[in-house]
Amino acid sequence: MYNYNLPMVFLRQQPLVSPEPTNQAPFARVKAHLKKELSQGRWPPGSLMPSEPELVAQFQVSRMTVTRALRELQTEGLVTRLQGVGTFSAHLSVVSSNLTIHDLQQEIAARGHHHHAVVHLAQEEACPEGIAQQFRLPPGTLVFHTLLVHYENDEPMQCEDRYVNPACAPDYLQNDFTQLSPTYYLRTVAPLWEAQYSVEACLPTAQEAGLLCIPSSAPCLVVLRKTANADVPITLARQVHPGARYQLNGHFKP
Amino acid sequence: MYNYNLPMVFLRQQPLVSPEPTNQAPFARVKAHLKKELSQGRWPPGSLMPSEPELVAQFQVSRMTVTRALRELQTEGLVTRLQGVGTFSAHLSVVSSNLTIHDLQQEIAARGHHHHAVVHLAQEEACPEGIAQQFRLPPGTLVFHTLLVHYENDEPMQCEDRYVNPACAPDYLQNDFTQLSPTYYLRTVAPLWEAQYSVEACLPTAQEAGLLCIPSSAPCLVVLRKTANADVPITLARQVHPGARYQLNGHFKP
DNA sequence: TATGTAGACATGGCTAGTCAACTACATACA
DNA sequence: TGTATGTAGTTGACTAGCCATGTCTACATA
Repeated sequence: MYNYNLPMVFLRQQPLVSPEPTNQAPFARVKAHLKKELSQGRWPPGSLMPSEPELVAQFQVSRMTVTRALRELQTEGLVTRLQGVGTFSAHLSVVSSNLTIHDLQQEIAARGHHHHAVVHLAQEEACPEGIAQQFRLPPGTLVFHTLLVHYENDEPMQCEDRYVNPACAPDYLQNDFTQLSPTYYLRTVAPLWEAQYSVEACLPTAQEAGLLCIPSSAPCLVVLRKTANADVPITLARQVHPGARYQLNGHFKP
Repeated sequence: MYNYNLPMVFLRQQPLVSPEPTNQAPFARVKAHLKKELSQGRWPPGSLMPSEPELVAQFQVSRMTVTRALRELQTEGLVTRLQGVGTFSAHLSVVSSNLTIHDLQQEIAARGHHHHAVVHLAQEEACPEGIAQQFRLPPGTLVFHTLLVHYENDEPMQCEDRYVNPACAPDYLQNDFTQLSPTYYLRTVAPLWEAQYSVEACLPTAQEAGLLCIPSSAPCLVVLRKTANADVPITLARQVHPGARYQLNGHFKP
């Protein structure tokens, strides 16, 4: 049989629904009430829910209060609102969940473990074809290239191969990556960005296997990440984790 | 060199920042303005931002309007607000991103491909120890157990091994899983739930390798998912995907 | 010097009412 | 019959003002 045990972080068996405090704010009361009824299956998906004036009468609060409760439910994806029509219980909506990817360094710190990194490469180099295309730069342009291995308590946990657009972070190579992670530094350069991810399982390259001290037949979790700020690509990273040591954990609550 | 090309879905090179419409709602104007300044690095992380009264004066709107803009920025994680103190630009802090896990069937449909499933097992059985613990049921209790393989255009894409708590979904085994995915059915039974995930790379079992038509040395992406509704565990699932054929894709925008 | 307090200032939340935009439906008209 | 038109109901957004609550500081007091 498989191991169906979820990682440690999942073991906290706290109640999944919070008990209703009696002295909540009115908007929270309305919201909690609707949420509860929704979870109990009243208003089947797509059906019409009470209108704002009805809720105003029912809860004896002002319309702004009801509006706030409904708007928050909307941003949480629980209801759909149509101007001129009404509020509808969300259509079982997107059968999708969010998985949170934490910064490795932060994750290690949260576990109370020690993190350090070894820099195997940190140089300026002519941009290979594939990278150039992603950066939308002419091939051969100079870009920054780093290759690090992150350790958790002296055990290699991630091999990070990263290209950085020098236009966005000219001082990139001046950092001491043994302490400060590239992700962290790049955030200070471009506080707001968008990222595109892809996660897959594959075998490590010979070099990666060597750096991570694993056989090259050991499956790895590979995260490919492309980050951009205001349409300007900042960085491309390939993060390889030994499958046996690393898991992505997530929690989803609609 | 590795393949840094992100999957097809990432290729749409649309502008990553939306142009500011001139006739936005006032609260949206305030919000957009603050967001822009935040992205340009004004107000370094953790520093004090303008107070509500200041923004009221600056934008000539009422306090409720400013409050809404700030509250939305707060829920987006861009600012931190402290009663009695002020509004602070968020502390770069949460270096984390959300990865969206879509329902496989939906994902296949979105690609315009054909989906079907083969049921290899659908029965009631005595609950093994590990599962009983997760369900918080006495070992030996009868639970539902299904084993399906999902196909995308006749290519096996996912091997899904699932246990279901019969108390939550007594009719579970009556479904025709060749068409309707278990995830989809379970949503109709329990509209609101919470899920805990873990994603890892590992080798398939001999049985899984056979079902997926891959060698048992081929790395797989394994998603372990535990779903609960109001503290009552509903289902435990182990979904195994051939690493070479399947990727999790995500997009993150702070 | 240490302590207590009042006031300034911040966010949290609410009310009552206004206007606008949109939809659906019944009604009147050609 | 088919097409306008009016109307009621709904959400979207805002204003002006109210009180509560939390934080910090300056100042008077012991």
